[in-house]
Amino acid sequence: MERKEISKSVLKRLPTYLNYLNSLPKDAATYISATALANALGMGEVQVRKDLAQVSDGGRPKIGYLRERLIEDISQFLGYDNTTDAILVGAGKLGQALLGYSGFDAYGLNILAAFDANITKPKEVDGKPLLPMSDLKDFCRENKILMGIITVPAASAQQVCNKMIDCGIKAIWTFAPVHLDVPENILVQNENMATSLAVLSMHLQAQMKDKK
Amino acid sequence: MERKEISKSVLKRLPTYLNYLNSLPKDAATYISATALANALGMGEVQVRKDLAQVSDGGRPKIGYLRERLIEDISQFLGYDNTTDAILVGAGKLGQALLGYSGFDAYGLNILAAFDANITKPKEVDGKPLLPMSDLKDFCRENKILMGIITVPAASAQQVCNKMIDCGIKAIWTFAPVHLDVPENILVQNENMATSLAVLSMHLQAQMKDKK
DNA sequence: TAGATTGTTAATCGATTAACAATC
DNA sequence: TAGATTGTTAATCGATTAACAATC
Repeated sequence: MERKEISKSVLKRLPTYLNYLNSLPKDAATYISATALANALGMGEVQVRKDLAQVSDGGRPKIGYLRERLIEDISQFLGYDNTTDAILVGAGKLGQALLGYSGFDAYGLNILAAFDANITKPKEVDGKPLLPMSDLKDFCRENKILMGIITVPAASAQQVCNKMIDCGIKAIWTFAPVHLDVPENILVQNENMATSLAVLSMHLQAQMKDKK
Repeated sequence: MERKEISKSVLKRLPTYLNYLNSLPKDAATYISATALANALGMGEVQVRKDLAQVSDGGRPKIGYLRERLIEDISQFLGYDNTTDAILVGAGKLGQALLGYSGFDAYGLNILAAFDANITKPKEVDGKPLLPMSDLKDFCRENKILMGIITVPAASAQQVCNKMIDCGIKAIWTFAPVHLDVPENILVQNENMATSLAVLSMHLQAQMKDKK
């Protein structure tokens, strides 16, 4: 499959497909059609077909896609086949939850270590090192870390972000609900719980109104 | 301000504005313009202006918006002024992290209790009750719970979801990476970490390619 | 062959951006 | 008055959906 430019909206749907495909039992049908996928996920079948066409050319009329081949194609497209090493800063509850979560392997993400401003002596959490901030730079250099995860309070997020960039990090996944200023070549992905809550809140408001 | 229909994309940006406004010090300028907001958040100024126009009519040419009034208007629009009580199912690490997070008040969300299949005797975590699943229905009825948070493994998410709906819950916030089948009047908001990872992964792949 | 499914090309829809008049 | 900012109306852009030809 030749690599094309892909829009962000398509990109965001790909993990959903992949996830569903991976959840199917080993002895499920060998082939799966875009239509079947669409129905299972409650999406438009044309949309799914078009999305799949962008990452795989294994689709055969009347038959569909070879299931395992499709999983492979999407995984490869998303870069899940070669793991990315990451570090995490902020070992509070959320940070530790992420650190201990084993499901990231499936996405090619491997959190090597956590750092925290309140740590002075190296520790271990869930078998992973928890180190003082002063070790950050050396660690990143030595392990050629490109991805950083921020789970510190909003007030210190920008400062941590700057440090990460200084350590050579190129992609930042942040859970702090603030806008981070970064140079152009750095990507910040904000895991914004607030937007989800807004959508939920609006739905409940609308429901209440209907009841009246 | 009269309530208009609002698009989902605008809705999702509102919390960002609100968050920034709230982060300003008490003694900041009394007025703030859409332009200033846009610059601070790295967004288009026309977009911000149009968004604000939909939730507030306090904008004055040459001057901008009264900061406190704008905070009030957005908060009210998003329904953050009257709190929503919620329950959480799945008291693993993530579940406990959410349960103990105090920042949800600002979004009008109050997690009253957590439930878990592995609990037989009532406990307490961070001062909040952790109860067996068998208590779920009564608890929801008694407290008129409309929102549920799912932090169980993917395999049991649909089952938990069904139970929630059975308990009268109308809005579900789920962290399990699976598609949930629900009736039309129920809203499911999937906090999809996988999509964020996909975006990050693509960025790193593109960076690697550029380097070659 | 007939029918289901793919991939492509065109039409629609919605959201963003640009241009401009109104106003303090 | 002059200039900055608002809100609105029109133009552009991108993404989704619909229609259809190709194919196994």
